[in-house]
Amino acid sequence: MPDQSLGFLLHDATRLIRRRFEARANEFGLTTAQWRLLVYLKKEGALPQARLAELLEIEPISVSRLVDRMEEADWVCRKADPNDRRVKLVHPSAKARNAFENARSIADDIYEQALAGLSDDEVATALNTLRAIIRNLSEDTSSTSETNHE
Amino acid sequence: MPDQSLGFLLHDATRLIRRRFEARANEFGLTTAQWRLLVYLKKEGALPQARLAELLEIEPISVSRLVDRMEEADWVCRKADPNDRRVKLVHPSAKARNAFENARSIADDIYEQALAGLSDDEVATALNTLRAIIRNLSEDTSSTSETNHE
DNA sequence: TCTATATTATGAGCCTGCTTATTATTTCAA
DNA sequence: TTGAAATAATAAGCAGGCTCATAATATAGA
Repeated sequence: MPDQSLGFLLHDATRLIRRRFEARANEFGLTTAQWRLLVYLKKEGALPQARLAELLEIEPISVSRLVDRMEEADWVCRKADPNDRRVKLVHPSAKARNAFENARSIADDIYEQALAGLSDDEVATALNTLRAIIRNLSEDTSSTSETNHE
Repeated sequence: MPDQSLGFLLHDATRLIRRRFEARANEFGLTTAQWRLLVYLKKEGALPQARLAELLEIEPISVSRLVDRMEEADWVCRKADPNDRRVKLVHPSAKARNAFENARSIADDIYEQALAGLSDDEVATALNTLRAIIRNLSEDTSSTSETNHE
């Protein structure tokens, strides 16, 4: 019997979903991290890397190398921002736009599998709880003091 | 507003918990993956790497390199199994046994923070849902209801 | 017995996160 | 105007997942 604590359960569920997605998305070579990034580009159009880091809640350096690989695989391209020469705007490629519906439907399939046998109420409660956890932990890390606000 | 799908929410919650744990456990140098492994050794004593891979639900090669680093940091040591020369038994060190209570209480703190403001019912439902997701996705990838028969 | 197969651990090499540090640019204040 | 601080991207290097491949050992079958 594995440890049943919150952290273990979250970790396991996340890893299993990632595995499934990558097994299926393998056919057109998209990883979950790349898929996550494309979701934002789809929604918002071209974005600076720093903005992607905020949205994905990962560090800018992680975005940098993610975009390196995605550019190499022709999912995106970087273009200079004419208004601020520090900025590189990340644009989705035609290939990315084409793959989008495909990946969306794979993700939906997996969520359906994952949630098989659960009631709408149970699912809604679980999603709300996840949102609450994310809110709780997105706050300032040092609960006792310190300078972390947005 | 970020994507609110199951996969994104699980991913984010998991990453935030890992971040917290690692920030706190930094004082004595334990990562979440290492902590997970120690939990099983605490519960079951010395274990073969293949058994750890099963319990942690990761690949044997991942265990191999996790144990490399943990052995180097004196959390565990490998000992040959006299009954099967292929097997290396992983034993917890005295250092690991000492750190255990400490790490346990850090983990408990973080779970409490994560679940702040949620009712016992909500938490129970969410944990059950996570267990169901893990059950659903732990099944054999092929041979379910799909067109997946080579 | 002897050979084929399965199991245990690991090497090489990839992706995605992280921290810390560096470079280029912009912004702001003196 | 100049110089300091903030911001955008990246480099280096580590941890922890993965796949694919391989060596050593056990086990089962002919």
